[in-house]
Amino acid sequence: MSVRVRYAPSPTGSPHVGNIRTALFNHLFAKRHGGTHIVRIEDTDRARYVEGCEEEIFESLVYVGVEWQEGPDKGGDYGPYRQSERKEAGIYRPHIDTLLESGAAYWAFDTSEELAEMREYQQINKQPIGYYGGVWRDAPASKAEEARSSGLPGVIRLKIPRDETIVIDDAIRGRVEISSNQVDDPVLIKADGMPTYHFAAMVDDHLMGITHVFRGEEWISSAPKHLVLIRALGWEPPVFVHVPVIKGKDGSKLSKRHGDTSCLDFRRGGYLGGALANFIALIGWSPGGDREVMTMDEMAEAFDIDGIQPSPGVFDLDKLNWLNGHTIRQCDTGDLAREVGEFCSTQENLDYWRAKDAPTAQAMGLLASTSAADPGYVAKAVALEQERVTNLAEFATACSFFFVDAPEMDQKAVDKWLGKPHVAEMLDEFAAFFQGKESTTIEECEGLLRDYQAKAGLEKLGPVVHPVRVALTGKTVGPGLFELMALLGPARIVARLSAAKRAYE
RNA sequence: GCCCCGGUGGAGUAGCGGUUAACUCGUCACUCUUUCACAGUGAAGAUCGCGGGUUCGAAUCCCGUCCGGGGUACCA
Repeated sequence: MSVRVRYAPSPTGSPHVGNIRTALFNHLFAKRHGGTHIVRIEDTDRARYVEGCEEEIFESLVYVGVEWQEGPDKGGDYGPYRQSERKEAGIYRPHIDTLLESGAAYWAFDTSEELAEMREYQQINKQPIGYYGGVWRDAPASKAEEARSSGLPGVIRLKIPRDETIVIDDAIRGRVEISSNQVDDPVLIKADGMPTYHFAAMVDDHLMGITHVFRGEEWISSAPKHLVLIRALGWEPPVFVHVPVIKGKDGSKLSKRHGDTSCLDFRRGGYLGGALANFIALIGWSPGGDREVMTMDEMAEAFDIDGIQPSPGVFDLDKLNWLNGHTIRQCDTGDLAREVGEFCSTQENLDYWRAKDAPTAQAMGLLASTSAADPGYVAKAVALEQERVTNLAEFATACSFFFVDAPEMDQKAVDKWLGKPHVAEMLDEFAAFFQGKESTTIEECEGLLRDYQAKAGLEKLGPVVHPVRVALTGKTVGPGLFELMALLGPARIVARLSAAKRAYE
């Protein structure tokens, strides 16, 4: 039988990286086995539904490179792929009927107050908390019928058997046993008529022919409910793969407090989708041995459930930064320049940075407008920074001195280098050299400065290089000086050299 | 409270009965160099949560214990 897996997000918020990692595992697994990956939207909770969220889900998937073959956007033979639509289509009804008929499920009409009271009682009496029956579990059918016809709002619950050991065969952890007395009767159909996750997901997984269910570890304790349900319907359970959670630095579940966690925020932040995917896959999964840096295809080829760890991992931004920088360095320079230009001109990214770090947003705007006017110039600037940048947004700040008329001067750098006795004269000499020239080359610039060094009898190149760098870029760090000068060109060199001299006097 | 899962240097992982416990990130140093970065070399950092077993031999198997996380909703 061919592998069919599914990523089944709930549109209740922009998917975060842990969530997308589950999608990634699904994709990797499907690809590895030549199977099918389907996306199903689990929108059964109308109260928590977030408008526009579905688009963000798909955008996130595309961003990290997760592919799927069936879904609400692509169709397929097992649709519809939104649970709300499946409910409308009456897909769940026959199954709830068979459950009701066989007595595996029952109507319950407890009010929320009664339920709260019950939990409170259980709490103080140190009993397991949950719905273990009440009056409805074993009430005669006539009583439930009566309540229904009187118009009472009710739910349908699954009747969990007593005194049984339920065995979950988790693909990562192995055999997990839970006493059925520990599991309470879950609601299958809510009072509003919508199915709950417990019911809808199991029915859909079966109907869609899902063979392996990858889901978060937090589901492991409700797996017994799912098994009882599947059994009551006379179906074969899929293979359950409960993947470990991703934690923040402090050990708690990754959340907003830990900074960016939404997948799309990483895109806005300037991280390459491929790098994020690679990094995220490595939290909890390893191909074995020392392999780490991989493309999506390489990961798919190496992917294996045995390589998934049972223990949770911490999201380490430092390592993501390294990996992102590493993949930036591997990029074809032309492609990269195009990507940086596009990144900096995307409104969404600009908005993100405006809120996070305004100067960066400003630099991005500058890069974008320069790129529109002179893409070649920007591409060369990007190439010069490729080795020293860790994310796309950083190109903007690192390159900004190329694009402004007068770079912002770092006062400390100015004080350190422009005040030296020989500097004013030296800068004058260089300015005079470039005056009126059309263009220059790396070799010419290098020759000029080295000649000066020899002529002045300086032991090191530093005293000539550093002041020039500060005068030209305003900073003490950056690409090779000669490369940078060649790109800047004579006109800009002359203007900056004289401006720097003036500014210091 | 009850139940479940987990625990290898600061982080991610490899190793799954015999290794000087390996690799990557991070940290520090050195090399390269006009700076920063990149790259390269090296160092510090783990008695494999702890305590008992089993075994000639345990990170690896068993039990207990502690700590961490998760679940305990008409949320997923």
